[in-house]
Parts: sequence; C-alpha cells; structure tokens
Amino acid sequence: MTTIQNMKTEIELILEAKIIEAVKSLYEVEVPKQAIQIQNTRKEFTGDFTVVVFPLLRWSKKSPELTAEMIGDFLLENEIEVDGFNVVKGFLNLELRNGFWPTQFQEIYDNPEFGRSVINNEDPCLVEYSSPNTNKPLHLGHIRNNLLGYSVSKILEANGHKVVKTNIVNDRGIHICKSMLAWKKWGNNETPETTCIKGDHLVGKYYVRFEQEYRAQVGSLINGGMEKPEAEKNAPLLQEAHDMLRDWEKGDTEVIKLWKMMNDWVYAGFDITYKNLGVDFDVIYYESETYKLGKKLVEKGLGKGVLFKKEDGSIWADLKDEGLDEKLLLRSDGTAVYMTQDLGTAVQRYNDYHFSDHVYVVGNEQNYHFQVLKLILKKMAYPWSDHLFHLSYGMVELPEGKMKSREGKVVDADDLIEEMIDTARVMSEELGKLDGYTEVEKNSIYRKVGLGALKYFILKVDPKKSMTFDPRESVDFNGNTGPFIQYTYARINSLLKKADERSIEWKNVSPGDVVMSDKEKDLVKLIRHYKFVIKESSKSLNPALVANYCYDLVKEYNQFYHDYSILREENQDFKVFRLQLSAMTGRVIKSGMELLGIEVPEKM
RNA sequence: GGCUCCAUAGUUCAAUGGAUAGAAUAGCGGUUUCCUAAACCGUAGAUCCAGGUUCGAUUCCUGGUGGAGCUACCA
Repeated sequence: MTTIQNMKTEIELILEAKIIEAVKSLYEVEVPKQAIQIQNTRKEFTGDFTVVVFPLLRWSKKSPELTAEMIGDFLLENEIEVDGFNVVKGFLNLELRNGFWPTQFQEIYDNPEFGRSVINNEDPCLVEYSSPNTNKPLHLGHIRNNLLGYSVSKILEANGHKVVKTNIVNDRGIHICKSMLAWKKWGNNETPETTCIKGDHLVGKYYVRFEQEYRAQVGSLINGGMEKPEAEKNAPLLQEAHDMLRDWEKGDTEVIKLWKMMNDWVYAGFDITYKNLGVDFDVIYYESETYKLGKKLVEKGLGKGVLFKKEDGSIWADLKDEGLDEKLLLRSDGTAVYMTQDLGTAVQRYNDYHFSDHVYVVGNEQNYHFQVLKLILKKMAYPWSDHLFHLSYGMVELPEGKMKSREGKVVDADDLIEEMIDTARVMSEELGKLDGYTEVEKNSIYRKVGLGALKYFILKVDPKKSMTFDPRESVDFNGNTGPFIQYTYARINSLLKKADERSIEWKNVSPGDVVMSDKEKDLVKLIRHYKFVIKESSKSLNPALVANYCYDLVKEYNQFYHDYSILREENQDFKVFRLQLSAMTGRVIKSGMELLGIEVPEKM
C-alpha cells in the first residue's frame, strides 16, 4: 500500500540532517540517509532519541564510543534542540531541551485531526471482506474476517485513502443447491416465521441435513462394495444437487423461485449479524450476477489464445510457465467455478470504480486461489492486476482443534456475540458501578463492553497468524483486553467531567512553563507515536499494531493516573497540563479504538 | 510427493537487524479515609535444533525437527 504523509517537520528529520552534517564536518564524508539510525530511547536509559552509531564506524574509523562522543559534542554545539547526551556502548542518547516536549504536546493537543491524513487520492481503494456463502450462518472465522475488513477500511481512511467497503455474496453454486434440495425433500415448508428460527440458521440446518443424508448414502454405497471416491461422486443426492445447479443456470422457474426465497431468508439473518457486529458495506456484489461476466471473459481469453480447451469441452488456464499447475475455469458442462466468478467480479469492480488498490480480506487457505487470480488477470492484460492485495489471515482454532462446519462443530457468530454481552452484564452487575442508570443506558454499555472484549481479543493478534480462540480467555475483562482500555477511557471521561463540574478552566488555556516528570514525558512520547502507528498499520494492513498500541498507551496512562494527583494538584499549570494530557490520551484511545471498530463507553 | 506459512514463559500474545526478549493470564506477595481497584506495585518463569552472514540475529540465509494450509469439474 502506498501512504503519503507529510512528516517534514519531524524532529527526526532535523536530527538526521544535523547528524549528516556532523559526519561531514568530522570525517569529511557525505553519508547516505540510510546510514543514520534514529530511534526512541528505551525507557531504561536517559535521553529522548538514540542514534545508533555502528553503521557510521566505517567512515569514522574510530571506536563506537568515541564516534558517539564526537557526534554528541557536535550536536550539542550546533543543534539548539539538543541539550545533553550520554553514550552507552555504540548508542548515543540525545537529551532534548526542556521546552521541547511541552511544545510538541501543545501542537498535538491543538490539532483536532491528530494522527489522521486528509484524502490524497481520488481513486478509491476497494476492500472486500466478509464474503459469506448463503448456505449457512456466520461463524467465528467470519467474525475475524469481518472485523479485519472493517478495521482495515477505517485504517486506510485515516491514512487519506478513499475506501469502498465491498462484499461478495457467494449466492450461487453447489453449496446452496444442497441446502435447497434438503429443504425441498425434508423441509415440510418450514419458514423462519413458522419456526421462529433466524433465516440463516434455518437454511444452515438444511445444509447440515444434506450432509448427514449424503454421508449415509455414501456409507451404504461403500457397504455395497463401491470404492469410497466412487461412492462420494455417485451418491444420488449429490447427483440431484448437480442437476439442480444446472437447472438453476438454465433459469428454471421453480428452482429460481426456491433459490430466491431461501437466499432472502439468509440475507435477513446476515443483516442482523452484521448490525450486531457493527460492520457495513458500501456496495454488495452477487456472484449470481458476476459469474456471467466471468464466463464471457473466459470465452474471450479462449479466443485470444490465453486459455485453452480440453477434449471434454472444459476450459483451462495453463500456468505451468509461472511455476503453477493448470487451472480449471469452466466445467465441461459449461457451468462456472469459483475462479470464473472472481474473474468476473474483479473486472466488474474495476469498471465500476477504477480502483487504485483492491484489498481482498480472505483466509490463508486461499493463498493459491489469489495467486492464480492475479496471474490470469495479468495474462489477460489487465494492468491493474498488480494492484490486487490478498490480506491473507490465519485460521481461528478452538482449544480442541479446528472448527468443522460440516460436522456442526463451529462457534456460531450470533451465539458468541450474545454470550459476550451477557458476560459483560454479569461482570458489571457484580461490580455494581452502574446502579442508578436506566436499563437502556446499561444495555448500551453492556453491548459496548461485550463486543469490545470480543473485537479486541481477535484484532490484537497479527492477522497473518493463526490464532486460538479460548472462550474462557475471551470473556476475561482484565489485563490486555478491550474492556481494560474502555475502562481507562471511562475513567478519564469521569475525571474531565469532574473538572468541568468544579469549573476548572483547562481546555483552552496554555499551561505555561511545565516541567514534565519522566512519566509525563513518556506519555507525551507515546501519544506522539500514534501517527507512526497509524501509518505503519496501513502499510502492513495490520490492525493488531493499533490494538497493541492502545494497550501500551493505556498501561502507561494508568500508571500516571495512579501515581499523580490531577484534580488535587495545587500548582495550577501542572493541573491544567495533566488534565490536557488526560484528555489527549482519551482522544487517542477513542480514535484508536474507532479504527478497530470498537466503541468506548463514557462510563462503566 | 510438490508448493506456502508458522514455531518465543505453563497458556494466550508482543518485539522497523540493535542496548538487560516485553505484556497478559495462571502462581506467590502487597496497595483502597484520596480523581472509578474492570486499577496499581513486587516476585518467579521463554526465543524448536544445528550451522552460516553481521560489530550485533527472535528477526536474514542453509539444513533438520514439529505443526498448519493448499495441491477439487466444492466455494
């Protein structure tokens, strides 16, 4: 991803230039920028910024310590911001003048858009996520997908990208025919209304039913002496499902009618889940519409000689030159496969939006699929194929192993959301802090906290890594959790409210000369770091960076809050500064959590 | 078999090639006449193995071991 952000006024750049100057003056060489390593000084050491001098030794031809001393001396004399330094091994720790951090803080505090960039590219970035099948309800794996997609969209926006959130609904194919067939055979005309079952769950029930009946058929065929692969292929139920798919592609009225009805049940169900999860989309594509374009593209590719046809009439892409295998694009009976649809969807989207980049949030089990998708589009000479990114995330596993949706061994999304909110309610009632609030207020807070716990638990993990979801741990609201962060926000909010109640003037006054303690300076540094975090998380499409940052910030603030008086501080300047520091921390928490799709409660 | 990814405290997660590998949780021990104790402090505990590159490797390279995924005319 490309990120444009104006960082020219940064102290790092000033120091970098000065160090280049120092080296030039001391050793008479012009060193490249890459050789200048500046990092934040680690807390154990004294100083604000640290220059790593090892890369400079080849020019200085002196020991690390001496090189550091010489550069330190030069900076002390020639750079007004540098007030002192110390050298530890090859590390030159620079100490900045007293006024530096207060000034930095005021700049940050006065900038209401701190951390965010203005839109700098009119062509949007498309983010596809969710991508459900319409044959079963959403589960834990989808939750990770949805949270990642939504959060990545927010993060890209914060970095100045226009974003179009999109969804592709896999509403056609053999999977939905399985549910349809099972409902037709054993459904007794059940509907969400007659059963009071959420539509997606009802359809899912028949998908499971199909699998059960199918397994039974395969079993009896094997008992009859058939080999397993043969039996799996020839089971009458599967044949019937395939017949149904062919009828569907032909436009058979009966089949289409059934298909529409059942899909509508599912959509109504999904809408509820999406709403509860707090995610949404700007545009939704349906494979039942894009697969036709996909088929046309395949025909076109065949005509151009980019693709080839086998004797049985199936159409393939030959990717052996690219180190991959042959890939089927159209079955011998002329029906489309997954790849056909995705080709069509991609082209359709480019025609619709002229996107600058397109992010696909899809599980890592489809790495091969996206590799192939890009290659085929490239072969077909679409220049934008280089701008497709597969945000490949790892599986969510349960402590007892993998989820298996065919066996019904899944954590259902709706159940999980409800459980989290319930747990939040129980915890909160035990603590009794919301006594006196209305039911509506309380429920709103339970929701925020329960979902905050769930979302943070999932988003704090690096997307590309597979993760273990332990229900017991996910409902923990202490430690490195969403509620811990929310709690800190609520505390800050309460503090500021008290300040206002006591008519303390703090919002728009300058605190004058403040000598910051180390703790306060650490907090300011960490707040300042937020914009780097946003930038980096956008570059790497990684919300976990934001999540872990929020935690670090809150941890730091809690220590400050514990050790320092704020409202009781007698020095007016210090009091104002600490209130502003608290308010700023709150703003960053809220902003960061927003990027994760997590709401923060005003009290809890 | 081939390709890809992963391996860090008991457990769940961190660590742009940099200083003494951080947290959380579970364990043990503390803090509340005071701005929300869903908090804070202390204690103990880890880089799969063997080489290599480097001033410096959890990070990069090679080999091994262990695990996951893909390799479907399913999506």
